[in-house]
Amino acid sequence: MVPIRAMLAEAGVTEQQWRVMRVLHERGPSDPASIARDACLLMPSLTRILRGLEAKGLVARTPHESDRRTFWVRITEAGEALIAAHLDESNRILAELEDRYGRERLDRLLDLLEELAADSARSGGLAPREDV
Amino acid sequence: MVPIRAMLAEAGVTEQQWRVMRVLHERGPSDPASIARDACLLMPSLTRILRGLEAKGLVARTPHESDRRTFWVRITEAGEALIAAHLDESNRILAELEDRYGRERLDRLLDLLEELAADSARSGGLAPREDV
DNA sequence: CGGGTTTCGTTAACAAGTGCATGAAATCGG
DNA sequence: CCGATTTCATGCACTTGTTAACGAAACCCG
Repeated sequence: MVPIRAMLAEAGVTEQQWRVMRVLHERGPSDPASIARDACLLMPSLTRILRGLEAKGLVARTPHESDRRTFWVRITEAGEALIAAHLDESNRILAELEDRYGRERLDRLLDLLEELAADSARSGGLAPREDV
Repeated sequence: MVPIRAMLAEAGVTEQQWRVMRVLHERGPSDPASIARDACLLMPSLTRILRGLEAKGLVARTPHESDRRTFWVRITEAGEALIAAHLDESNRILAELEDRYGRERLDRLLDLLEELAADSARSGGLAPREDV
């Protein structure tokens, strides 16, 4: 995913940080354990990644109402801005890829990958490493 | 690729080292630059990975006949043994995956991925990160 | 209630890779 | 022969995966 990685580098975010941002964008405010599950990260990694994102002001944590062991992680406005900006960029790259590789095949491929990912998650087997 | 990673850990090889081993297995004796290209690694990474593999006695270097800047990297007998052993293991894991996910879909998926990889290589776009 | 157990996030420490800049040797071309 | 180029190696900063241990909070049950 070279081009995507380059884009992220420019934005000052690592791949995993971006992964977490996307998960948060999809899920809305979440607790760390859920994020780790969805982003296929171990908690120690997530801790570090969240620390980084927080330092950049892209996410913020708000205390959980009833459970003081955990908390909510949510995207800040700056974070949403970054998402908006780079989802565009990401789509541009995807379009280019589509151009070269063919829309129809790409769709089939992504469908299959999604099925595989779903299936693997169910049985706890594979873990996705990278996505567009 | 959790199960594969576990298998490799048991064999005392990292993912990237295994990647290099596979490339060598396919290509036969090669020079570092070609390996780096095929394994999608930068030379600095490859240098270190080769150092590791050499230390484990899985690969060996033989001097190039005419160009003393470079050399040939080849798999040792121990290396081939490891490949043989874990290609079996790998196939077992693959079979399991096939079981869960369905032979036919898996074939389609791998076909598409191969096309995509070929296409990307041609235009220098994407780089594969991991494979079964 | 109260003590053991479980859950949850954090920290520390180590191994491994990445990317970049740089270095050093060998080769090539004029 | 000399400078440019090629090819691999190194050092450094940074990120991540992994494991183990920890501390706090919540839960459960006698």
